[in-house]
Amino acid sequence: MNLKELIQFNFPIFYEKELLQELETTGQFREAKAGDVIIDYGAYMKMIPLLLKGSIRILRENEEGNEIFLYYLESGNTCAASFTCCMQEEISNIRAIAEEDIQMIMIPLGKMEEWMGKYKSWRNFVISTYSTRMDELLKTVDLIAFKKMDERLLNYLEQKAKVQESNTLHITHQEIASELNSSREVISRLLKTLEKIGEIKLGRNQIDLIA
Amino acid sequence: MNLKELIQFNFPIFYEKELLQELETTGQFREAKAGDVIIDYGAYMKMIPLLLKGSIRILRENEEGNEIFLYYLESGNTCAASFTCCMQEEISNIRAIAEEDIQMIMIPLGKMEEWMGKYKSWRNFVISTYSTRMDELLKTVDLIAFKKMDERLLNYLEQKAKVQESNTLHITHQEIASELNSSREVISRLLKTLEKIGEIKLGRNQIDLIA
DNA sequence: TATCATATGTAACTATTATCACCGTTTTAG
DNA sequence: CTAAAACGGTGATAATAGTTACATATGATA
Repeated sequence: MNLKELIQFNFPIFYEKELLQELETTGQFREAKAGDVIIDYGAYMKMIPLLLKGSIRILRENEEGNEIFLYYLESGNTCAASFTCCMQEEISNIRAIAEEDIQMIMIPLGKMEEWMGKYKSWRNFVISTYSTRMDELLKTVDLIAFKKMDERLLNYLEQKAKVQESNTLHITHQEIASELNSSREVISRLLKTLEKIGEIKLGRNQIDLIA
Repeated sequence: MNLKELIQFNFPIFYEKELLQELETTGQFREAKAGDVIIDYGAYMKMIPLLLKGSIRILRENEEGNEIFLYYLESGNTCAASFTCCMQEEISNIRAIAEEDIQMIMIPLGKMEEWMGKYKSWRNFVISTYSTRMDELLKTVDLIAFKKMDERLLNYLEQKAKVQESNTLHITHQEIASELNSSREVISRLLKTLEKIGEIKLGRNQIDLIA
């Protein structure tokens, strides 16, 4: 697939020919490796990243440096926070990390407002992005507020397996603990329990979900 | 103040004369009493409420019926969820309750998209609304994910005192427990502790914050 | 005023999660 | 090859929050 086809395939919402043309000509194609930090706390953003391939993990950190996983962005989506940064020149209050190798097309900040006036489908995209992110964030609130750690853990593993399209996860207990704002010992114990009831199989740096 | 002045005072962001004119003519003025449910779970929305006076409390409920307080809307703001509902014809996943007697101006659903194309300040308002709500939601996540119940409780009381512009709150322990997804006994105990360290004074159906 | 519903106080117990301590195993770096 | 670092398992203990149970207090109302 060439760039135009890639955009059309991942963002069918953009039906205006002129918008597609502009996306292709003004957007800069960029790749990143799994683990690369795409957006960091406190960063000014100059571009809006439209995700063409792979997925991105969004995290939140509080003043004391505790971190928590919020949700995944998948291809066909963009970071709602970047809209805000572009429109209001604010700094980022989240961190975005490539979950796998990713491909993006970066849109210059200025196009955001310009296209809002020009293209109905861009407006719909912006609204739809915010709406989806709010929804994901509310689901995260549900998990944190109402669920116990064992259920949050299982959900975390299942989400990760889903975006990685593999039931074998390469991750340490410590990494999970950090993203769930828990401690390594607690996660180790809960994982062991999940293994005992046959939900998962544990290995070093590896967890297999049993479907 | 007449309606036009009220809008201009609370929404200085709308600088286009034509938009102000449209707001005045197509918007319907509406009042509600403290405690009235403005938006409920599962409801279809036909109007966007712009808050002119008073404040609104936004809550979230999970499948099992557990509820949690998210944040307050104050005058000069609107419900981000209503944008989504209007643009995508979705049903509400939050509940909005008048915290005090309120005054709103209700904008018909169709104007949302129309004004997005026509008025730059309306586009900015929409982005700014989403942005502010995301931010508030992230602050809520911080509290739920990282803070213990005593700190969340004090924060809850302080937020309520702020929007009500009074250090005397008329509320029961049970109501607080429901909005923090805790139990009455836990809240009673923590309140008693807060009273002992001189942060508050307890009465029946009443809590005084000591500044 | 007597009764009742609602609100609050509190002890005792349980459940969940966090922390500390220490162990063995596996991988990595020199 | 060896030492160090990283990873994971697990017992003991502590902190926090939820549950059960019951007592008392307050205000409304018949």
